[in-house]
Amino acid sequence: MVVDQLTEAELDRLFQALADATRRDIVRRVTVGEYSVSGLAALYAMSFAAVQKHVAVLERVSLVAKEKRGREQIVRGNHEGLQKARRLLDEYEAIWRQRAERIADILAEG
Amino acid sequence: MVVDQLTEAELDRLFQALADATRRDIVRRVTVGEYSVSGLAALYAMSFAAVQKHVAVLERVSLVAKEKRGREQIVRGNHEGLQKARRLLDEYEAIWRQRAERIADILAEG
DNA sequence: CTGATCTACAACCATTTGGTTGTACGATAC
DNA sequence: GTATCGTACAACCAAATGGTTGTAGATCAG
Repeated sequence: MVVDQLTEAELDRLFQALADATRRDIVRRVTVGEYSVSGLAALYAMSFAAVQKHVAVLERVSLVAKEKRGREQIVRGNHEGLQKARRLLDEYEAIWRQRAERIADILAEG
Repeated sequence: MVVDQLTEAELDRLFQALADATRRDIVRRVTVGEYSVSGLAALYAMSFAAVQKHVAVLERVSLVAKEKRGREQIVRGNHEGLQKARRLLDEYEAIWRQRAERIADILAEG
């Protein structure tokens, strides 16, 4: 059963989302605590709109989720995106291990 | 002892490097086998110069290393960059686990 | 109802990115 | 020695990115 099929384009967006220090900081913070979008915006030396865009980028790749509460939008960490990213790096790591085994085999033969 | 201090700018470049399907494909291939730059270029529907730039991006963040052999440059996988990326995601994962524990504690109290 | 707050989004701008072609140069083959 | 191959790099271009300001719709406070 294919649980979730990650397209290359989705992976592009996922790693792109992680490739910004402000966005990585947002991910950390909203995993630990709860912040509204404007609560987050207050933390950074940029406009509200800029932060709002960063949140939208993170939301699109499921690194973050928003939940409406009154007139605020509460931003929380979403494990899904992180798991997807880890899955790719784990796969690369597995390729490395296979390579190491292969080399060990060759040495054992010789 | 600080083994390696990763600046935010370095992390930006590292994840940026991973945010391109062609570059991810190059990383996989050169981890398994050996390719010259032009050997890689033959695999993709783009110019030699484009592929060469991709390799340069990967080399800059230590996802790949080049070694001169005659007139060719052999491109190989470099574990270093991958480890750095994994380290960040591992850290995020740790934050998630702490969060889970904290929630469990609160439930235990109540 | 009115005013303030929180969010969303459009329009705009500068810089970066991912591609191109063209040029140059060292290493190899003949 | 000369032609070819593999690489590097500059210059250029279109599109995407990360920021801005401004406008507008909901929701809450008084």
